[in-house]
This record gives sequence, structure tokens and C-alpha cells, in this order.
Amino acid sequence: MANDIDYLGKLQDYYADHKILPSYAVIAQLLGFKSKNAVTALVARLKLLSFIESAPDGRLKPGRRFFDRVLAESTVQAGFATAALSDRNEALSIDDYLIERPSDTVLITVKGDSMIDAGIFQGDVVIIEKKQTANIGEIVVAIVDNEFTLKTLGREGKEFVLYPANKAFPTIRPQGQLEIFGVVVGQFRKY
Amino acid sequence: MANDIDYLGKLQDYYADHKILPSYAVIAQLLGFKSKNAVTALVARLKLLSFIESAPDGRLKPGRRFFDRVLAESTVQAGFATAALSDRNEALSIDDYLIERPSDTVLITVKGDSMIDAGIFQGDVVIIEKKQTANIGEIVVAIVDNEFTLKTLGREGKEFVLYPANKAFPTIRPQGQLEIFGVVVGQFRKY
DNA sequence: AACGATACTGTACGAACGTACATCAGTCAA
DNA sequence: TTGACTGATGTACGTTCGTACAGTATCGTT
Repeated sequence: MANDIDYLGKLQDYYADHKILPSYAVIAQLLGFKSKNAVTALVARLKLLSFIESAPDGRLKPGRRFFDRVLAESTVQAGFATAALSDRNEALSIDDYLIERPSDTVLITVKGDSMIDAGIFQGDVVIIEKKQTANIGEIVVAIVDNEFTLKTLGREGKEFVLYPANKAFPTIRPQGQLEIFGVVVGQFRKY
Repeated sequence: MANDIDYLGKLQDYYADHKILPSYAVIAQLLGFKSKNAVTALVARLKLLSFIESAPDGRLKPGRRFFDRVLAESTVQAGFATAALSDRNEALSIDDYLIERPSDTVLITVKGDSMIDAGIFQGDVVIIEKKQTANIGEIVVAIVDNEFTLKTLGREGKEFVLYPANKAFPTIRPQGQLEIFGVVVGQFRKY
């Protein structure tokens, strides 16, 4: 059973490369089995765990948990780290974790350094939930001078203001009504 | 030819539902063709435009442009956002964008503030590709005193060192051999 | 009206498909 | 030592696969 997780990893790698799952014969080759029927048995086990399902035509397709990623505890003692990872750790589907309302969510690539003290760097992608209202303290995408700007919503007296998270940038005090496009609900970065 | 885009849309819908592409026979059914060979011709045309490709075993897989339209539909009306996402059109999902080798990848929740100047905060999740070697300048997960630590790999003289990205923390100069668990390839955060 | 191009229909075929059944080898507990 | 269990190997088979070739219908151009 322990090998099943390694086999699953290989299927996930194949899927990352090709965006499909292969046939039983190709899976046998991939995993080093001599027999297709070993794949049938493995697939049955992976189906029980919701990693894999069958499409209407009998072909294999990713199951609900196929895109779960291993979430390791950083406090796990490193000496046991490798052995522990696949047995006990939680799993997380990144898209499901970051996006709760797909139909109201857009991704925007950050340009500029105005939010670096909030850990949002140029080139990062922020996840925006489209909303016209926001709470004080939330990071929002507002429309100022017909352009999007990413800032923290603040209030001074009766007026809303937009605070950067970088001392080099000024606070924005909008003339007239502040127009909010959405609220930042997540962020990600690739190295 | 105009119908080809509609046919492609239906394939994209099937893919959105099942996360795989079906066989020629199933595609014929899906599109209302009476003949499998019409699918062969359609596939040839879609291949020329890089919407579809063949996997090594002959099965169909999404091509480089297969996800173009899906991403275009998901962006906001503002031209700005569309342009920002335009270089990411091969990514099916955030997971697909961030993770290239699922079998060697684990997620770790960050504890501590040692890397805040690099935009990695406590509570963020970092995406680790398990590797025993890394390049100078990369952010690594190293094992020091039997614990994971997240730092930037550096070198002083002949010795490897681990630099924090926070002035409040000291540089780590490991006794003996530096042990690397993996390299940070991505990061994400939820608000 | 004739012709060429395009997109589809129909048929055929060797190869591969998913599935079923029997068997074997290794491991572990009693 | 023995039996049960698990995971793999091997074989077989009806169905489906991807591909090739021939033919048809429609449309636009000359």
C-alpha cells in the first residue's frame, strides 16, 4: 500500500506533463509493471480513495483528491521528515483552498512595489473577489484615475483613503467617491 | 471552419467536467457527428492551430492554446487584467501554474518571521520541491539541529551559509555538512 | 453548367483497449 | 509450519481505438 502513493505521484507527474491520464498499458509501462492487470488493481485502490475516477466511456480521469498536495508540518522533526510525509500529513488542493467563489474571482498580476511590506511583490498574482464594498483594513483593488490600484483600505475622519504598504509611496485620498473593484482574498508567487 | 470554434468550445466544456479529453468516438457523439472520421479531420485542423496535440500513445491531449479561451473568459472586463494574464495561457489552474513535479513537491506552512523581507510571512504556504542540492541565492528548506528552517542559500568562503530575510535574525553557519531538504519553487497566502 | 474545395458520411482494419479469471510470490500472524 | 492476505504476473476476449481510403453533399467561383 505504501507504494501506491509513489505510483500516484507518477500519475500526477504524467498529468502535469500531458494534462490527461494515460491508458492502463501506458500506466503499466510508467510504473514498471509487467502486467496490465496490476494497474487494474492499483486503479481500484486509488478509486476507493477518490484519487481517480472513470469517465463515462471507461477511461480514467482525475478524482476529487487527485490534485490534493501534501501539506507537511514544518515542526515535524526533520529526522523523521521523509518517512512521515506520506503517511500522516494533511492534503490541500491549492485552487480549492485559495478560491472560494470561482465565478466572482479574477487573478491579477501585480505591477509595482507599493505593497511590498504586505508581502505582495511585483510579479505576484493576487486573487481578487469582485465586490464593491470592503472593510477597513482589507487590501482592495480600487479604480483611481481610470486605473486599478492595489492598496489597503483605510479611513481618515469621514473619508476613505488608500494606504500603500511601502514607505516610498503616498497615501491616496480619492477625490469624490472611492470606487472599489474587489477585495484581495489570496496571493501566490512562483520562483 | 467557423464551426470549429464551437466544436472546440464543446471539447473545452468536456475537459472542464472531466479533466481529460475523450476518444474520437466520444467526440463524434459529443459534437453530433455521425462519423468518426469527421473528428479525425477536425482534430487535424485543431492541431494546426495548437489547440490539440497527441500524447505519446496517440491519445489526444490539450495543446498549448487549448486553455486560451477559458482564461479569457475568466478575466475582468478591464483591459489591464487581460493583458496581465496573457502570458499564462498554458496554465489550467493555479496548481498547474505553481507545481511542475507533483511527486517531488510538498507544501509547508511557514512558522516564524525570518523571511518576511522576501515576502514570505508566517502562515504562508511555501511549495517545496524536494532536492538535496540547490543554487546560491535560492530559498531552501534546510535541516538544522533536526528541524526544518527556511532560508536563502549563501556562501562565505568555502562554507555554505543560510541567510534570513529579516534583519532581526542571524545568519546560520551550519556545523558540518549542510543538509538541504528542498528548494522553494512557489508560495501562496490566503487572507 | 462545370469545377474545385471543404466538411462530412461510410467502411475497414490491425492494434490497443478495459476487464475477467487463474496463478504465483512474498509477507505476516497464529 | 501453515494459512491468509496482498500485490503482482500471465492469459484471454469482446469491444473500441486511431487511422486510412473512398464517396457524397454543399457552396462558391469561373
